[in-house]
Amino acid sequence: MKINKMLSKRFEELASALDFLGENPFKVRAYLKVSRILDEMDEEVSEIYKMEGLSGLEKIPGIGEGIAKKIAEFLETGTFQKYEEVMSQVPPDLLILMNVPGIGPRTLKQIYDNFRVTKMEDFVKILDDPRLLQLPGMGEKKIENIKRGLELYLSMQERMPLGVAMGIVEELLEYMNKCEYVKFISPCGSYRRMKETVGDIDILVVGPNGSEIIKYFTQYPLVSDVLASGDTKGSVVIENKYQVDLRVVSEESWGAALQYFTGSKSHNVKVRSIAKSKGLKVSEYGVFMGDKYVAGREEEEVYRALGMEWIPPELREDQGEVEAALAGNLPNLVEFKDIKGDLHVHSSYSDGSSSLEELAKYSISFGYSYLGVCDHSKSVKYAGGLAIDGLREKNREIDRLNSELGGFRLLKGTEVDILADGKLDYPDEVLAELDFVVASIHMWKKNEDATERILKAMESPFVTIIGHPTGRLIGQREGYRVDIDAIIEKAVETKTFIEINSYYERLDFNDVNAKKAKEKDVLLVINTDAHHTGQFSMVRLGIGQARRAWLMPNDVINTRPLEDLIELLNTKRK
DNA sequence: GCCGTTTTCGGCCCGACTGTTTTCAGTCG
Repeated sequence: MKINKMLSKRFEELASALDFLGENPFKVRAYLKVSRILDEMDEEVSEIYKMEGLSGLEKIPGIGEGIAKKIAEFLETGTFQKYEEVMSQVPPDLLILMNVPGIGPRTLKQIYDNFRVTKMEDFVKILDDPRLLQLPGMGEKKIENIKRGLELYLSMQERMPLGVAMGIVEELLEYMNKCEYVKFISPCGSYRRMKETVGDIDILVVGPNGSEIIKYFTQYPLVSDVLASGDTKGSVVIENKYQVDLRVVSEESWGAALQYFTGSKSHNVKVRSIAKSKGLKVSEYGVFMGDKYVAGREEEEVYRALGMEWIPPELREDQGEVEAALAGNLPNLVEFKDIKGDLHVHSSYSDGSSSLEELAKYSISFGYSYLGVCDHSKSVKYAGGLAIDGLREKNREIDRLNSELGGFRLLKGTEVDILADGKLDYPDEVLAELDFVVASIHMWKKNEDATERILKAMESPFVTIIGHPTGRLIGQREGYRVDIDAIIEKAVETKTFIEINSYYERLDFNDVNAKKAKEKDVLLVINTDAHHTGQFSMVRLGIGQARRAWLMPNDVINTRPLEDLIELLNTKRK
């Protein structure tokens, strides 16, 4: 694990433990903030410390003298005193219990002080102990709540991939739109920001009859548990796994609430501090000067009231977007209408289920002017990889279809495997017959560092695009090890493009890596890796990651019209 | 513990929901 992540974890644990021990909540929050900063930082603190020492660390906003010293101590000795000292006072199982919904630091402390439980199983037993009811503030319902929270905690451990959330949201919105009281509705939260995983789903509604809307919401057929149901807020669990929160606000608060519930938390903190410096107050009800309502009907209005441009949700991570909005310097992010075609889909020639003709016709109806068909190469047996004859047969069908398709163009491609020694799975003369080549890795040894393999492949003049460069599957496997900076550097040197794979389990390159690539002027391509036409719409997930990476249309090659694209695809071969 | 156009002390986002209370504490987002 990277040092930043290790430190981030330590500070998070420290915060939980201090919270449990009743330390000043602001101190707890300071540690939590640092934990988050470390988790999201690109640069390694060890490098900063090596180059600039303590003062370098203190330059990072959120890190002051105290925490800088703790980080330095950790870098020198592998741990820090404060952490050891505090952790020794809190049983590890109790820290886990703090993450259970319905159990907070106070409740846990009270139970611990009275019953001295230190183990998870003892805690579960105590929940059935009648003596628990004697404690102040403890009632039957509260205990039921904790039990339910424990169950939920066990079934909702993981965040869902964005693509899974998208399916849930779309179906739920369809249901909610049938409610006669719903006037406007929008998802917010990390879903709206297109974060690659979503913890729970937040939905915002405007409508005249809050309690009826919430009631309708809790009656959604897929609801397995109702956690809260009031006049303005409802909270349910869907299919025993996914938490969905819905809030109802008035029309004049719609924009402010959308802004507020979209987050991120750090973005909102920044926005609110700007508001404060201007003598304004921002809440989910609007922007206020004293008690006077200044703005809030539309999101644009909220940002404008604070002297900012409207900030696209994907940028709201406190990564410089507030400063850019204040200066009027926000990027014009790439959007779906810019995308002219997909350069990585599979057909029924390998493991896809749509024919070339179906793919072409669907592409046209999807608004595309070209489509790159990339079936697997011969070594990928489990995915029906094409032998050379099969590939040539497919090429002939593409030629035939192209003569019938008018202005639309099918491009001959392949997803050629990068073999264990970095060689490609087809010889050069076969690759030369194609319009372009996506090269990717599907087979690797456990713990293998695949950097050299990929770098070697990139040196081939025929490798146009590196496909799903890290091999990770969200929530399932980490992928092979790879030095991202080296890949980016090689992409610059060899003029190779890098894929943002939109497949819902992949999202690979992710937002952070794509941003790094952009900073080195590497061009990217947003592909879906679709295996049938129903998966074309996943492109929205990839566009979301691209937007989170601050990419503009010019940073992405498949925003180019066909002729320009073909010229780009040929740059390396020349 | 951090931070500063309210600058070395005294704030730190703030409101809804729930359950237990009889005016509020705890938890959550």
